[in-house]
Amino acid sequence: MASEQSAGPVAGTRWLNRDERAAWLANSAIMISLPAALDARMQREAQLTFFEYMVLSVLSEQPAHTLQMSDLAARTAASLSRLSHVVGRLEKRDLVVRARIPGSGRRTNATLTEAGYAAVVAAAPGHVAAVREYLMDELEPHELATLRRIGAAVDAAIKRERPDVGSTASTPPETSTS
Amino acid sequence: MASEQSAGPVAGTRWLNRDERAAWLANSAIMISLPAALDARMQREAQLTFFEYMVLSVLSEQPAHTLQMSDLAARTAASLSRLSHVVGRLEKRDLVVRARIPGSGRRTNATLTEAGYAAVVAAAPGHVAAVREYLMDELEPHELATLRRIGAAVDAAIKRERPDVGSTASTPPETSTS
DNA sequence: GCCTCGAACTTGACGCGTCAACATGGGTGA
DNA sequence: TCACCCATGTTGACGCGTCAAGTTCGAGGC
Repeated sequence: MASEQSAGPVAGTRWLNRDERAAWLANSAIMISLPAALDARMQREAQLTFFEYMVLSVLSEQPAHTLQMSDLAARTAASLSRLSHVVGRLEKRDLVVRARIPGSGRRTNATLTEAGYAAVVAAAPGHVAAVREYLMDELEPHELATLRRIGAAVDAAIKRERPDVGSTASTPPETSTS
Repeated sequence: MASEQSAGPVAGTRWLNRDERAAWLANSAIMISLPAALDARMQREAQLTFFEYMVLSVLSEQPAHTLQMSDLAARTAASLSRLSHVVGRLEKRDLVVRARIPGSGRRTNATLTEAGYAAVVAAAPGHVAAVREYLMDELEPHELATLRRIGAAVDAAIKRERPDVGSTASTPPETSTS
């Protein structure tokens, strides 16, 4: 029908050039398929959402396996509301408990239970394997470095415009090799 | 408390090394924050989900603005079920119409309406601007190329294991500059 | 000419995330 | 010490995605 031969739906709009377009298309594999694949796998192997795993995992790295709700939200790049819902569910499954911190406002701590810790421990190897399989094993060292750069840049670009929501690529809680 | 100093929740598990860990963390910016940011922006500026925009956009690139449901599903990396729901909603908003293809099984075509085309046209510049702002403008040319490679690799790795769901990084429908 | 099978959807129930409202406890100034 | 205001969560309604069943149609045996 139309006489469009542009790369985008709208002739006349400054669209992306060939390289950008290819990169964008490839990027959507990372944006869309990767999370979906990870989620499906966690669900199958550990009855956990990817996000639930993140929550448990972050807690497991904390001293006393405990973190205040808002900090936990920041570390998992989630809204407080979402976190509250999720932690509520995890609490029903006895993987986490919440407790008000007395004498300091409305602050609340979330703490991993024994069962919760056991769940992370059980789920971790599968998670790591998936990350390796889908991503790490495919990458050359220099690609790894570039990915890191790109992620940081994206994070910065987004935060530049919406300086509210939780950090994602800042302050790696811990680091160490093997 | 615990004597863990490993980079992961489980001491003893073969976790990711420092570089991999940093890259993974950065990658989650792309996996999590980027789609969220794009979604929020499309919603604000065009009352469309990112996925709805993708659907309309793919249709707008087709001859006669028409595509069979299953093809559309493949091109948007979605399940047929999801697509059916979404197209149903878009149909209620008169942005798309569906029509059975007579004499060929249960095949159905989805076609953009005038209003649907107008909606893509209106939304496209904002979308492109967002993609540029959050991603493209941050990247050096060689990073762009690497991103493309990584995306393709991830896509391949995922499909290797789940050879069912729709393609994401294959057959760019159209390409051209300017 | 039937019977069955598979392809191509559609539908409904259910779970999760978001958004807007609400709840509650600490400050801070007057 | 009272009146606000802000920080920190929680809750409910609603929309979207997923999963498991249905629904139709065409084709292939026999």
